[in-house]
Amino acid sequence: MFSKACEYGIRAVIYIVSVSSSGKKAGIKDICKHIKAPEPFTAKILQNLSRLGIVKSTKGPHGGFYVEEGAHDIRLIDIVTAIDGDKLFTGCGLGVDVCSEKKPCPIHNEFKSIRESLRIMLEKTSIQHIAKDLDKGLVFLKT
Amino acid sequence: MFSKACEYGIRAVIYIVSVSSSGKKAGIKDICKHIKAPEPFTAKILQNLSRLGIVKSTKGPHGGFYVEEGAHDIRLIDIVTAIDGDKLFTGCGLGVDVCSEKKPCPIHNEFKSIRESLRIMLEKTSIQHIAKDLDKGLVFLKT
DNA sequence: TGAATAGAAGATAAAAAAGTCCTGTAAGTT
DNA sequence: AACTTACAGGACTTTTTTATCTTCTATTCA
Repeated sequence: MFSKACEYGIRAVIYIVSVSSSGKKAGIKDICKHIKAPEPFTAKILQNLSRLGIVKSTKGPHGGFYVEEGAHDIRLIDIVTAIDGDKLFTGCGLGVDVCSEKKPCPIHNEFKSIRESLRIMLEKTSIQHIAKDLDKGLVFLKT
Repeated sequence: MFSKACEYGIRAVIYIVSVSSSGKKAGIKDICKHIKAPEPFTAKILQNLSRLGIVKSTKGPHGGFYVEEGAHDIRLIDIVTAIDGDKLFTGCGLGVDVCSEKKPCPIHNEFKSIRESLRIMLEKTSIQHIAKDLDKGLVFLKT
């Protein structure tokens, strides 16, 4: 469904938000240990998200990645579109290049409803909310 | 969502079923022209589907791919699982390796419902039915 | 100011997916 | 039987994705 990069990105941001809630920053090593992801690859992904302003970062001792207290909620869809783009919500399910309402591919309508519910789910899901569940031990990012 | 191989595979089988309904066979060249797909690559995919018995094939003049008249319906899910496997329905949305009901990943339940509707849709959709829509000009496989 | 820390950036490498090519083999045609 | 057609199968190439390595720059703290 999502690319590896996107999976790592989502997991990393969840962890960063969780750490940020106690006013701390998360270093790349620490992040990758907690989400079980390859370090240099995840660093690249976070550099990207940092450049886009989805997370913040500072260098130097006690530096790392963080989100500002009181910043507006990060939605799952923000991360997904930042990393994987919007082809999951806009592209044709069968890869037919002219697929549209007027010239639908054979599964156009069936797919549309599923993609729509996916999009709505990703728009509704807040990373801040997930991070709270993580802190409560209700959900898990690794073994 | 699906791999390119899967997209070509689905489109090819739809076309094959459509041609088969008039008792004819579809050659690989003819198929690829009608579904706008790369020929050798699509040939590989159909070899696979042929080996699995999802479509039939014969060599020689007037040979090609076909499905037998009166054969049971080919469901979309048969093709998808044959080519892409079942990771789309079983794997964790965030790639968390221990994701389960007891140790759910942060979007486990949200994802489950979407994957479930996807699975149901793919199970309900019959290629024979789609092929009829194609014949009627209701849906399209290329420009 | 200088040493240590930690992210940024660019080049590079490995693996997987997508796509091609060539030779073989089966089936129909004459 | 010889010839032609068209799928089968294996080797190979290209592209994309995933992952790593090295150097550079900014920040903190003594």
